[in-house]
Amino acid sequence: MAAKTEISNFSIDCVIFGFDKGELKALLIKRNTEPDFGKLGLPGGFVYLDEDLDAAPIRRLHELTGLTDIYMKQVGTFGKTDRYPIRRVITVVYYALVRVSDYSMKIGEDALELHWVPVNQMPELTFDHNDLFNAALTTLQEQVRIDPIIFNLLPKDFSLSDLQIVYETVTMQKFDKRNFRKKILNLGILHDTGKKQNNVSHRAARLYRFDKKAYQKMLKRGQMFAI
Amino acid sequence: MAAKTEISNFSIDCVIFGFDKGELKALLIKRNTEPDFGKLGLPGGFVYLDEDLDAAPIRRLHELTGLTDIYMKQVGTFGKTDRYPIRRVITVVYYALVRVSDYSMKIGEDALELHWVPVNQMPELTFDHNDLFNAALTTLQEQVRIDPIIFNLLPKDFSLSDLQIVYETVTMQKFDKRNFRKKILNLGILHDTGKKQNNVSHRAARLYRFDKKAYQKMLKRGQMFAI
DNA sequence: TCAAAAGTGTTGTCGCTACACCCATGT
DNA sequence: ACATGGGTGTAGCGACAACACTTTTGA
Repeated sequence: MAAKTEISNFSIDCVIFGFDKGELKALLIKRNTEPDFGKLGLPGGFVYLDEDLDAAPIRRLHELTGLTDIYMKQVGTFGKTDRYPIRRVITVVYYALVRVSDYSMKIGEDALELHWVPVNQMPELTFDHNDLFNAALTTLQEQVRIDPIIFNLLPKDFSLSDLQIVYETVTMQKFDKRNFRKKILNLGILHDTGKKQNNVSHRAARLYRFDKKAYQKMLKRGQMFAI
Repeated sequence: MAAKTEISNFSIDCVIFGFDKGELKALLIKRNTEPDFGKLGLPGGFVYLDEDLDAAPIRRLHELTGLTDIYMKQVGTFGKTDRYPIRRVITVVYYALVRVSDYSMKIGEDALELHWVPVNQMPELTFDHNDLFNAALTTLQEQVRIDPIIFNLLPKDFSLSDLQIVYETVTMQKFDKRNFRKKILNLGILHDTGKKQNNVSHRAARLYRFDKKAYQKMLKRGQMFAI
């Protein structure tokens, strides 16, 4: 890593969500330094003196995974005096949504162990990271209902059943199939690609794609997105 | 001010909202130091090394106005490299809701000029404070519809018309009188005090009070608050 | 032919909107 | 008596929830 000046009394931490095999997971690292050597925690880092705050988590995620073009949002800033045992550090928490299908496990320069952990089997994490994680999950669950961000967890092309399962997993609720499909199609923000699944041992589903343009138009009409 | 150690590369800034004479206003200070001497800006400050982050804006507001027991919420953290001209400072923005009726203009130790400015006549502020202000206002407008926080802007006892006017002012929308009253009363979170206005030159309105207990019960029933 | 998931309509209910007049009080 | 805001009911419409069967495909 280049010898850039870091700002040492605050940090950023990332909760990286991915959807894989019907489960919502978060990407954790195993700590390779004291304190709490070997414990799991959120990937974090410092902010360079000449770097915009919001650029730091994006850079950090890129260093860790090689991923670019990630949906990343600020959750909040945590600063109890005793949250970090060594010295006073205030941390800004972000959450990211990644397509696990795009994800190629690249061990970055840090040679840290990375693990995808299902969010409902979250172990005890280092420092106050369980609090940070819970705040991020709550924010995601709220945002997902009012913003069409969930598509960042799915491949570009997806079936309506895929979409419904992701929504059900993230919000931890069940939806009625017919009502869900009516609602989502009525929004008019999905584009039917004309393609279908293949190599499935049942009737192949149509594949849709999120239509950003149509969503913008919907906003201009003063319509709101809601699930 | 006591010689406490401050953390100097980040700060907190407060957007203090009050409702007065049918207008939503924010409390600004006139800067008494360079840079931007004499310009208006948000009241801000630093965080003491031995002070929880969320305690800093509460303390600062107390120093400035003598107010205690204030509704205060984090809006977000702003950290572009060039947002402050002198050096790199990352700032955490909070918004507060105060009852202007309770407010006694106490000039704190800082001897800063304080001004209530209507939010729709916001002048050009120092540094990036217009951005911080706009973020806070947007957050307030969103929160007010899903959380019963608006009562923090009103006296303990208020009429339904008072309440409707505050909602209309904050959200910048009109509501139908009959529908508004039905909706808000149906929530069952207002307690009729039995009291009425007096010294008004028209029929005196009933006075209500926000019933926190009833609101908690409503949440336990799984019902949501929404306006 | 079986298993597995895709796909499709109708009906009742509830909440929202739109809308106009009489009442109480102080001057 | 007049001006000012307080207080009230209803009808129509649209959105949402509940609900079960047929279709397609590969094994």
